[in-house]
Amino acid sequence: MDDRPLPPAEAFDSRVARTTVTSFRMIEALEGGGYAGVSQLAADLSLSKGTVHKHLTTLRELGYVVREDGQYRLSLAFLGLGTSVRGRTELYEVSRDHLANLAEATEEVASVMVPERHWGVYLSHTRSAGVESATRREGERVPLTATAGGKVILAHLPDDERDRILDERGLPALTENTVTDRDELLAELRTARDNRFAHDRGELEPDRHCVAAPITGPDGTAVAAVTVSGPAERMTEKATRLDFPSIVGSTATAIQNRLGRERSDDGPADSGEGQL
Amino acid sequence: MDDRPLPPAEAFDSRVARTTVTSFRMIEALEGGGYAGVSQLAADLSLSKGTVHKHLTTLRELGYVVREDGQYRLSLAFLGLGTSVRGRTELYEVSRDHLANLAEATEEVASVMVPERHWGVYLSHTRSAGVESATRREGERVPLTATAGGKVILAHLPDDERDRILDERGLPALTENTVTDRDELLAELRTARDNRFAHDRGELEPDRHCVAAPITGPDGTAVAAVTVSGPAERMTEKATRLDFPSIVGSTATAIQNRLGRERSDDGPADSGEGQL
DNA sequence: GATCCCGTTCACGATACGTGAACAGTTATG
DNA sequence: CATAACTGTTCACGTATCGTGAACGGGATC
Repeated sequence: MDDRPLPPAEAFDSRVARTTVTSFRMIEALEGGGYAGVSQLAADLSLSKGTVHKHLTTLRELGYVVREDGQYRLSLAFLGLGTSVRGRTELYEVSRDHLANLAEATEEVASVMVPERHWGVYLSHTRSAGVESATRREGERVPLTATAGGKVILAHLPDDERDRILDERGLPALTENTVTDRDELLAELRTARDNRFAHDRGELEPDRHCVAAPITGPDGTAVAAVTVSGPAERMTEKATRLDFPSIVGSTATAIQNRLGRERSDDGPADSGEGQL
Repeated sequence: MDDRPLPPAEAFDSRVARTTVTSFRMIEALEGGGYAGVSQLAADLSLSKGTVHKHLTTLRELGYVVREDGQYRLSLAFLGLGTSVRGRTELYEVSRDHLANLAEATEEVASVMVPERHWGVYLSHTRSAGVESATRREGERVPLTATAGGKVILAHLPDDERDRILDERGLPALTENTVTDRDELLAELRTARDNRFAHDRGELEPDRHCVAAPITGPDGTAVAAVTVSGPAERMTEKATRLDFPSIVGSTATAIQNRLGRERSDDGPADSGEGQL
């Protein structure tokens, strides 16, 4: 057959390895669907069955995909990669105990969010006993503009970098409460910067509130955010009872101080803070 | 996903997508080293700088690699993929509270291990407050033969499948305590099967002991293992004080019973195995 | 200022990627 | 029970593209 070579060249330019892009399209399709067969994936991705088969065979041989009951799914090797990446950050280890204490003190879910690729990514969640799980998974990314943690991070970033992020990601409306007006957000960021504290009232998910304080580096820019989140009514009730800015803020600064100290392992004794 | 450095692409037959293999070789090199530059990766992997650059650019565009201070590292997107995979298993959600209780009761680290690709993979860890972290990460894989969880899983597998696993993975010696004699292991597996319980006394890591009980499916074969692990001396002391087989076993059966109950949707139940 | 090493780009040739069709199992459907 | 309608798998082929090595330009570091 003499059909033209019209394969829909993806929106990627020629600097990228297309085969790798195809593999990750399958990986992400499997992530979304949980599991799938060759034919279904081929249909979903508009690829030939032969291609899908070859890629899945490759990923299976590499250990990133497994077959189960005739269906393919991603393997836990990705969890291994993910926790390995997370383990490289000293922030994770340092924050663990502080986060547990914060969760217990507030009887909610305490989290650490870090900025990455202009998104907010949850580095870890810790929930108090008896509390329902966090609604977002560890490693999941959310818009910085729609969360307390993201706002407190944006507030402590240099203006030009903050603007670049807003330009690139915009202010997507995730709920009817999400702030979508740029000036309104900028005003909120100013007070967040002054108070080292920010709110989120159902802006990421309806009926879920969140409070956050920043962890900043030696140069004063945001490195991460410590957050506490929970159902709207429980959180508003607690806001009158607990001093969130103080509780969350002290946790954040405690982590921040330990971050500074654990550089150069066999350390000089407690020498205040370190630069860099 | 092989043990040491990934075998060269020539080791794979023509059924696989070589470009994808190359990309994952870089991903795994970055996992091992934390971060690296183009030249270093090119040298480590015996590839041209141009090739490395192209792959890293691709992975960066896809969001799986980030540049930081002129170096490349894996992004937290892998953590997102990993927790997504884990979240698909009902075992994870169901076991969370039980695991927390077990950790508190024993004041050690409680874990769930599942078999995947003939390895034991930690699905989750929960540590009691004040206890040092688990020595293995979530998502990390270990030989089934060298851990209490692995042994209790092997013990509750059909004989032929167990033999295939032993044939493929062998009995690698990780410490001087690791069981490397097949007959000795088989004898241990028989008692583990009878008692629904197994030990590990410094066989994965020196000075670290572990106990485990199996979670079995409707057909009686192992789906996962519940384990408690800690430093050798603390564990031996507790073994005289606590009834580990009873405590760990009751946690395992409690999870097992809840697993049976929440079956409603179609699709493959989490049998947790990928053959090959 | 010269040298080193870095990341990036580029043209080109050989590889192997993607396709569509054919094949073989397994499960529906009559 | 046959047959149809699915699967997943393999294969030959043409061409897109992958990997290479060399050249380019920018920072560090002597």
